Amino acid sequence: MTTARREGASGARRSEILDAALHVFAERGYRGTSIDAVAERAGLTRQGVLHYYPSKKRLLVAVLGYREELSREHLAADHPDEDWPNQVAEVISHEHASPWLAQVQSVMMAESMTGDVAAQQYFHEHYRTLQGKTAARLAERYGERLPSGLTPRAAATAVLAMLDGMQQQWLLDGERSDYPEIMRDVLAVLLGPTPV
Amino acid sequence: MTTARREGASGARRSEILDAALHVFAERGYRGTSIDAVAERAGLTRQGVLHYYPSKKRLLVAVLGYREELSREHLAADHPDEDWPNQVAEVISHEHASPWLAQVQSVMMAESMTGDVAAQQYFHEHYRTLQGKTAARLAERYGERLPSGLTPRAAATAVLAMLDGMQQQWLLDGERSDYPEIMRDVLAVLLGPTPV
DNA sequence: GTCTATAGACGGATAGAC
DNA sequence: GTCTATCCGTCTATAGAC
Repeated sequence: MTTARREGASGARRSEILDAALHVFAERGYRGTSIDAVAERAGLTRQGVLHYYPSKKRLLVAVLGYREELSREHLAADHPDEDWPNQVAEVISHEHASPWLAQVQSVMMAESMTGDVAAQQYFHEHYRTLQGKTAARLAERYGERLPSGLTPRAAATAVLAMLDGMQQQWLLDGERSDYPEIMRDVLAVLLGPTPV
Repeated sequence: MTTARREGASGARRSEILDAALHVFAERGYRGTSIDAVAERAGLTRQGVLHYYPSKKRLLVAVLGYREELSREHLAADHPDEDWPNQVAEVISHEHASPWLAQVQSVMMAESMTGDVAAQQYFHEHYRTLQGKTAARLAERYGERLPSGLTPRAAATAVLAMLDGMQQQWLLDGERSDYPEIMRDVLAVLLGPTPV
């Protein structure tokens, strides 16, 4: 919201830097990333980067926002919820198609536990919001119990956990390709029998 | 299997070092951990540690094995599978009770994606094995379809993904305490209606 | 077996020229 | 706005004394 657009040229540079940083963070993690590496990929020097983002930490939070912007809420969006399973399965496919997005998420989230409070807080809020939205959508659609008997809150928690877990495992084992399909099947069971 | 017991005294030192390293890795991640920090916690100097584990990488793989040993297969073990949901829920509770185990797992796994091949391979095999065992147990119990209609393989994948995801989210949001319960409920749905 | 001392490398951040 | 040069800190790993 804040970092994207300002002065015409300056904004473009910022985007270049963020894009470079996103890739490098995904490949090497936060601690493993040197500003030099980001700078090189963006086509300038360390000081060039530090001009726009005066510290590595600032750069990190900017990248997290940038990632979220790119990955624009495939979930909990305003679609008709008839085929919610398919939508969620598509999220998985989409993130796997551009692994940087999934990887930077996994890596930064895990690293946030061992590091700065800034990133930690970002993820904390991120999940609270996402979970709240998802549960609300389910409640709106089904009331306080899904056909399967689960509460919307429990189902939302479970689905989001499964999403994260699958993405992580998929990153580890690129050979398997059946994750979206599994996700679809499991979701169908989790929601419960749909009356025709 | 290999690293635990050797000479009486030396083995004890090794365990002390591994125990210290487990905690420090959990708190700071691999890259964030200095051998000095491990040494201090174990009550000797950097060179003392390097005497037993001649490099940081060697120490890492030893710690991963140690962790696995501690967390001894709560899952896919040889219990009666009647109350499998409860068992899995208990895994979550157990790991949350000693957060180092869960945290070192999450953190090292994510970091393995950005770093060394050694850790990456460890996790790759770890999950293949775990998933195989779990699917085999389900197949043995239910045949090629669970009562819910899912295949054992799909169910195993989903459950393990959910386990990881929940542990990670729980680490992020220590306030919530309903994860084991959710896990139990969701598993009941995933397995399917149990005939009385 | 554990220590001190040191080599050798790298990363973050600042100052100041252009 | 982007560069060069530099300071200071930290890290892994080795060599050698006790």
